Amino acid sequence: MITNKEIARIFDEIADILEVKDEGGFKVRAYKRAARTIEGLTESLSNFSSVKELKNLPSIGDALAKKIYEITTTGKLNYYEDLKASVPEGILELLYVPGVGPKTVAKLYSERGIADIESLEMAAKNHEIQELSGMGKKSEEKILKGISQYRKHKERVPLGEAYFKAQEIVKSLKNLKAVEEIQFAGSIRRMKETIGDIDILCASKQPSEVMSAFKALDGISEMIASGDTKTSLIIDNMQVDLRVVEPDSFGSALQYFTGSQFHNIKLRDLALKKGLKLNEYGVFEGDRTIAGKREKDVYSSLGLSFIPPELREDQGEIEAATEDALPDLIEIQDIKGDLHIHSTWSDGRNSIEEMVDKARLMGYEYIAICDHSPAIGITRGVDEEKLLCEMSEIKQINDNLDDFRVLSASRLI
DNA sequence: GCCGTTTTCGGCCCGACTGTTTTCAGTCG
Ligand SMILES: Nc1nc2c(ncn2[C@H]2C[C@H](O)[C@@H](COP(=O)(O)OP(=O)(O)OP(=O)(O)O)O2)c(=O)[nH]1
Ligand SMILES: [Mg+2]
Ligand SMILES: [Mg+2]
Repeated sequence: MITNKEIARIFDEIADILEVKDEGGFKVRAYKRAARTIEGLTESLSNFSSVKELKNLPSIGDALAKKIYEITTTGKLNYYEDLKASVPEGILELLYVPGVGPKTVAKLYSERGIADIESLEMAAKNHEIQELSGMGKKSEEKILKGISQYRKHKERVPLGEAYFKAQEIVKSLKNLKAVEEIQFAGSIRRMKETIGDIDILCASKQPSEVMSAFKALDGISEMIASGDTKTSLIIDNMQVDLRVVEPDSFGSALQYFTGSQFHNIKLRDLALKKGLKLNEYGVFEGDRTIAGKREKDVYSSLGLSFIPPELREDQGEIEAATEDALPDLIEIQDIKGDLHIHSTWSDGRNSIEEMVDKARLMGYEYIAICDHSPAIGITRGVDEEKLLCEMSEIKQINDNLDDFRVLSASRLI
């Protein structure tokens, strides 16, 4: 059965082909937006039983609903097959070379017949690229650099990995005098399962100081771009983007840099419809700044309740925020108990009482003590006799507590 | 191709950085 990921990929490819053929316009964005929606779904598109049902999804209209239905029922999409056949195999791979976009790909193919990475590399090495209009020596070098980076290119990394790397970088810049505020943004702040790069935002009145420190970090293998307010580096094979703004714009810049891309587009469009302008520097009514320092003011100035980063995917959250109808997200403090705890009765490091103390400190209301039984050959397992003793200890603990409950259990497997 | 507190047709986010260019196009965030 075809997965959502595969369908999203088909839509992404359609968008790429249309863009290279310059036939896209806003259709390209529509396909990409739909691809992001599909990636974010928790239910398989194969479970949707009608075009009508599919059309209820945000960014999926009549045309795309029919295409999805064709894919899930027949296993393929004729429009996509035809489109794919209309361009040379492998040409889309060129788009994955950083710095090479649809216009360049079209030019390379129409003027040099280049349709794969190897030919592109050859042409660049033979200095054939600089002969093309609008291309020079540096474009050639940039392409070669891009190809080598593409070949090293890492897949998206799990959140857990990127999160700690981002924290490390934030920590190493935080103590600079020039840094007023610094925090990670992008997909890490939105807590996506996988992360493409590390995005870090900084507020400073001396941006060049921050940039210099950033560019002097350990482990940098490449500098992709570097200007007054934005620098992109490769650190440990991962791209790290640093954006620096004035403290007065920190909130709006955080909103911008947190994304997602389509959340930003919809938010900026909403601002326009309200006669305002939104960018990373603030919310503006004519020449007047009406928000910027604090992120929450960006949302409130647009008549929206605050949208938690985890929801900023253009999946209907902006519409919900208009009516103050956002869902309550589960927070750490909503976790009220833990139903699998070991203690020193078997292989745990802490006594039951110690575990209770810590659990209460964490705001829990109950825990279950599930020490091993000897059933699967655990040598320090709690057998029937010991279990009775353990249970009486637990009963005693419970007798002394009125706002907390310890449950007795035995782990058999 | 999507979508509607201006609209069912006509709009569709906005700015930084680079390279090649005498004023801007392309790519990316
Ligand atoms: N307004 C606007 N903001 C954008 C656009 N593209 C990216 N951004 C903002 C929102 C993104 O979350 C943020 C960082 O861009 P990234 O390319 O790193 O994307 P993101 O971190 O969301 O996902 P990733 O895991 O890195 O692929 O920049 C855009 O086209 N328009
Ligand atoms: Mg990112
Ligand atoms: Mg980024």
